Amino acid sequence: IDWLANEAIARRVMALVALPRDIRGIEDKVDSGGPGGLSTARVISSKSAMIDKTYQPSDVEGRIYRTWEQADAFRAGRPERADAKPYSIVIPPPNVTGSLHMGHALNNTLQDILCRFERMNGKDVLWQPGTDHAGIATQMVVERQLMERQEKGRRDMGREAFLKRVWEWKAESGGTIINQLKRLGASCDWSRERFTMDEGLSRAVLKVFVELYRAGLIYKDKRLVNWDPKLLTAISDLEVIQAETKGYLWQLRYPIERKTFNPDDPSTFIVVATTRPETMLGDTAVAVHPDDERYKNLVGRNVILPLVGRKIPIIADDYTDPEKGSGAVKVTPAHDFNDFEIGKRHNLPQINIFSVEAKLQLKGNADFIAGVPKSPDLDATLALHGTDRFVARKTILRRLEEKGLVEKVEPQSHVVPHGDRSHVVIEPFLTDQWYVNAKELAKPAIVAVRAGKTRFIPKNWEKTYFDWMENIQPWCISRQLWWGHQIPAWYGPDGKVFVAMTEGEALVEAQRHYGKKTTLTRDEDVLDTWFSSALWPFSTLGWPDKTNELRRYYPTSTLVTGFDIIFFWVARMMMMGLHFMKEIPFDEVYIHALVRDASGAKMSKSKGNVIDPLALIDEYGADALRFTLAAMAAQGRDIKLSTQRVEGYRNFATKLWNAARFAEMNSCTSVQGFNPGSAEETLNRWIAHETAKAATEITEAIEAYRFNDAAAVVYRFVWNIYCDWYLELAKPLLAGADEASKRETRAMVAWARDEILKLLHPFMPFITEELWAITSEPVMMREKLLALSEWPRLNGLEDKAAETEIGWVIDLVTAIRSVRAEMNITASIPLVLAGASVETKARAERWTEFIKRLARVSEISSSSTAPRGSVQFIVRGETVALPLKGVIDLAAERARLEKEMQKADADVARVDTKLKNPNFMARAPEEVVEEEKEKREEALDRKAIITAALERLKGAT
RNA sequence: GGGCGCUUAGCUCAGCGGGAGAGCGUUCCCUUCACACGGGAGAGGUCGUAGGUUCAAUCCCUACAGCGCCCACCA
Repeated sequence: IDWLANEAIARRVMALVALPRDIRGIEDKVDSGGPGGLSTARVISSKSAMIDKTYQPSDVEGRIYRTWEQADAFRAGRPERADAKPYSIVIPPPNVTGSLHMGHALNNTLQDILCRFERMNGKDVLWQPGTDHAGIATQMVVERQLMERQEKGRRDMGREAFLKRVWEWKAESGGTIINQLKRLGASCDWSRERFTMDEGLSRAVLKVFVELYRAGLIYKDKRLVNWDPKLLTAISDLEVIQAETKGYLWQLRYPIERKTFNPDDPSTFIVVATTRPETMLGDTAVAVHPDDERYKNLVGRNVILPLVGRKIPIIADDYTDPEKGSGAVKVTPAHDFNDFEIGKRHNLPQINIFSVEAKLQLKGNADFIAGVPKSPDLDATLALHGTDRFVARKTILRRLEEKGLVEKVEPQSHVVPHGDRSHVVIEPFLTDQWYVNAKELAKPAIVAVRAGKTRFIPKNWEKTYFDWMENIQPWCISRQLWWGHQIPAWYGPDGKVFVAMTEGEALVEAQRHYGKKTTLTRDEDVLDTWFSSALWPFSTLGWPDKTNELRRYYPTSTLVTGFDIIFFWVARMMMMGLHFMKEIPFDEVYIHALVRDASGAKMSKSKGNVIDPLALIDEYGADALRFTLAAMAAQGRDIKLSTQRVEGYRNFATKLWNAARFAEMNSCTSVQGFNPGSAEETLNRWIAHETAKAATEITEAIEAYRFNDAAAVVYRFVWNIYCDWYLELAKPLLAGADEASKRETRAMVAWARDEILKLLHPFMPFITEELWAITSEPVMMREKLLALSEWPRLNGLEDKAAETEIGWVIDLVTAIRSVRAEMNITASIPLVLAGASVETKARAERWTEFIKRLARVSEISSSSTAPRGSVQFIVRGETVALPLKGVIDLAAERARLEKEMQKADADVARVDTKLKNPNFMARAPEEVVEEEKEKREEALDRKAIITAALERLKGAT
């Protein structure tokens, strides 16, 4: 068998040999070894799958994907498409640490549908793949690994050694998600895969940083940041999640200066309310509302801060709400965002009561540390230095209580900021950090969307985008991590900062500044991961070099992403793209929903309700999963995924498989140059018409990002039109004696099947590609890969007459079946057309054989009236009778007719009320009035026929 | 507190100004030669509630109720 190198020949031979099942089993086992390639055993395996009744995705998908890769099918800029229009999408880069979850599966399925669709439309498609270095996540993974292997910790091994370890980890495990994307069928141009920390992208990051710094759009500032006490780094506002938490509200008594504190005399103290008593160590004022009569006389006086002994002023500030708490609030500028602002307004000192250094000394096991600055007045017995913040809280409260300084405590639930990764309570912390002036960069990004240059789909997300962009805050971009792009800033001995692309350049600048050679120390911090992601649409195309790719594929065509990263990513790409490219990064942004579990809960590891897409692929195939996601991706609603649904679409794949199998068994092979418009058989003209109609609808739906509509149309077309009716109706022709008609029908069955494969390919790439290969004849000059074949644009196949004719057959068969089922008749029965028109009689003549077969009718005749005692019904306005005297239950038939009559009466009544309404007649559009009149006529006809049928039934009894 | 969205058949969801749709489930019939991961036929809904606009409202507007999400808020 080995010398049967040609796959197609091998297939044909194997089909002729028709191996018995047991032998095939042995061959399949041979196949289970060895890597890919077209081993003969594999060919047999594929053939045997064709012969088997069900399609086995796991046998096929890997091989098909390798075929695509070997053919370089997904490569952008294929020479033969040099003149084609470009179409580009950048993948939302998954974390290198990631593994494929449902969100990825949905996101990438939709992108793949678009890319495959556009590729088949002849465009030069670039789907730019890559991964994100994911600063915190990756660093955490490697640190955990070190711990598990009981190796030295990060700090012990030092920065350089640690980073080396991370790179090693990346080389080893960083490709996981890429392979998983391949299993999903993603048609990315893998030859262009990028990583946010590879050389090129890192250069882009440095350049952006330096240029923004020089433009004054990046600056260093000492202000409050969200500090993550577990990860020991600043994080941005977006990385903070607000969580409803149960806590307490404490009301504390602050003694007023020059009064002797007496717990029973309210005039000797002022009560302040707080949920964070430990921060009182850093209080620098007490604020009341300027109009608050209770405190008016106290403004300008001082209180003595308990435990600390510091004298702090009582100030008046509008921020204070007299309704809340006691109406007086402690002000801690170094530990609260609002207080920070109050402090600035009143020029208050900022006293930082925490120290990172203390925490670092402890090698990071406990939580945050209170490092109270030494103060001569400080209650020496407190001994808080080096204490966890929540322990410090308890200590402080105990001491305050002892002194009668706690007025009251009440439970209260409030919203507390938590780190989105560490899940610990965030501390507002006063440090030096790097910021991007987002407000400035946001301006053109807002204008671009307002002007419709970039469009969001669905459009309502634009509002979200505007709301955020218009209130955007400075973006804190520095992170106290090691894994990431180290900030290109160097400091001189006096702390002066030099920002440059390289240390060499910084040194030159420093020398110019100081007038002599100096040593510089580099800023230790790295940049927020999203900083490099923001450059993704142009950094991946080679920027800052002026590459051909940049010219050709920027701006990208579409961005497909979830709403949860509009702020993190989309908005920032808009800002950076417009600033550095002077051009929007993408024309359209398609925002898709979240994937939830079957009961609507967000999937999360902790809840244990995560559905693993890979497990679904294993069980049902990638195609079934993809189709499910596409079918459920209606705009504006979350997807509740259930495996039942996936199973249903697996069945759909099997249905398609069997339809193709039917075609093969009936020798329906693709005919080169076949023109469906030239078909003579009405049935064939009909399926051509239906195929064209489906193709148009699918095309329009994909172009409008209505993936669910596209999926619904293709599903219905394949199953309910092609399989249920066309193939069934084609059977007599295929088995008939008319060679010309047989030949035409064979060609048409194959043609429609091929069009189906194309239309379905973006949704179900594997099975369609496999069937394409199986059905490719070696002599045929068709595109070798379905993925590179041409998308159906079918014009001139409309055929109203065929639609009417086949429609009549379908209606007739359906009606007969319905009566049979209702009357419980299994035997073959005769059919009488009562008072049928010449046209109908001719039709019946033409379709006799088909009707007999599909409706199990013994013979068809016509007469002027229905025979007595027959069951009668209406098909397209004419009476059809089944003479079943003696077979049917006359009472039941009368009941059925009476029910029909009731319905007809109701229809007439409903239409009549409209037609008798002068307002309707006067104001409704003419065509609507006409429609109503027609409905009335139709209902009256029905009534007449039913009346006649009831009469005849009477006669029969 | 500000904003967005949802409420349609038992379940999951389409539809969104002129006679209620799909998938799954369910009931009945069918191992007929592509397919039981199948074929055929049914049952099942006052389209959240109350008003309004309109000749006409599941669809548009308003209010209300319930559910969900985003943003802001550690007095």
